[in-house]
Amino acid sequence: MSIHNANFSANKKVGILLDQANRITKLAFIKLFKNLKVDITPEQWVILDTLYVEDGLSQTELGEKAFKNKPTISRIIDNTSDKKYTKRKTNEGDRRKFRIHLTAKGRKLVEKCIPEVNKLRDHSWKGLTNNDYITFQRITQQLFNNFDEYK
Amino acid sequence: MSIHNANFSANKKVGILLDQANRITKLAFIKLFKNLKVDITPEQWVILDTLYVEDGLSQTELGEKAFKNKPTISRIIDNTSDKKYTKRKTNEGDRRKFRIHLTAKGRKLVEKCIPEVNKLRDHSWKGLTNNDYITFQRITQQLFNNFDEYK
DNA sequence: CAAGATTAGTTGCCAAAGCAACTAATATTC
DNA sequence: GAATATTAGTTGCTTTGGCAACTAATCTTG
Repeated sequence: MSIHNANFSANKKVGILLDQANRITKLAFIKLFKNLKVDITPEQWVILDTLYVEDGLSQTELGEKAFKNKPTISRIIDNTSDKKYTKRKTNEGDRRKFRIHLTAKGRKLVEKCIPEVNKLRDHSWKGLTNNDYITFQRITQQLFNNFDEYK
Repeated sequence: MSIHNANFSANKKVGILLDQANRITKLAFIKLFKNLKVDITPEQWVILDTLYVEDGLSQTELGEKAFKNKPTISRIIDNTSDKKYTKRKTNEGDRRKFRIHLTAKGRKLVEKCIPEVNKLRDHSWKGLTNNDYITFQRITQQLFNNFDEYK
């Protein structure tokens, strides 16, 4: 097998491609929110959008949906709650848990952002096809499976 | 066009897929270095590997190759230099610049890691094809182009 | 029911990476 | 050649997200 063969492992710098694509994507969202004069980060957006779809989740449930660990969720909820977009409500029955709720202010913010986020998502896929997206989903899912098994 | 059609922008959550795949990939590398008893992060690995291929780059050049901004490079070089894997050498002629060099210790570390990193890269692509990789490269490159134009 | 295990969430410490403001050195330009 | 602009790198402040250690509440089990 030649060094120029695509099977040569050094050619598959998956992590680097992922990291760089992730960073430029995140930058685009940072700029979008800045232009919209909305004081949230892309990570906070994911959480607010998740709550918009399903309100009252616990922090653990939010973490599972967004694939974020407990300390990270805890701090994101701290930040969005400081800004009055979310509110921790004590959970009846199991007092270890909180129910995290979008406030009216938070719901308004999500509704303001959704069309612009969708535009940016459309823009991100320019020059690519629906088939490419299906492949992309399959690849990222397979990476998940491969690395999960590696633990 | 139906809401269930794949053209519907809400279906293309590129950023979320990227972010999650990136995070699990980074975790796998963190664990790899831990198992190898090597005290570096994935980001530090990228820089050390870049220097292994081409030694004596400036911080700005390193930033361009690794798509990292100046403060980030500055701090990564701080950290790898504290650990004696790299060394800043003053540049003749233009005294604003440094030339960043791998030390013997740094070179040894890279050589220890390369085969294991290659194994992990191979593993990451299990269940995927060379063709998938070409598609993956094309998609990440297109995301770069799309977001670059969006600035 | 008491002891021990598990679960939910928090806190501390660290590295990476965003932005902005800064210093010092070098280039440009009038 | 002096004033101005640009370039290389640093520092401060912030958020995210690793890990580990912690509290408090709830479950399990002898």
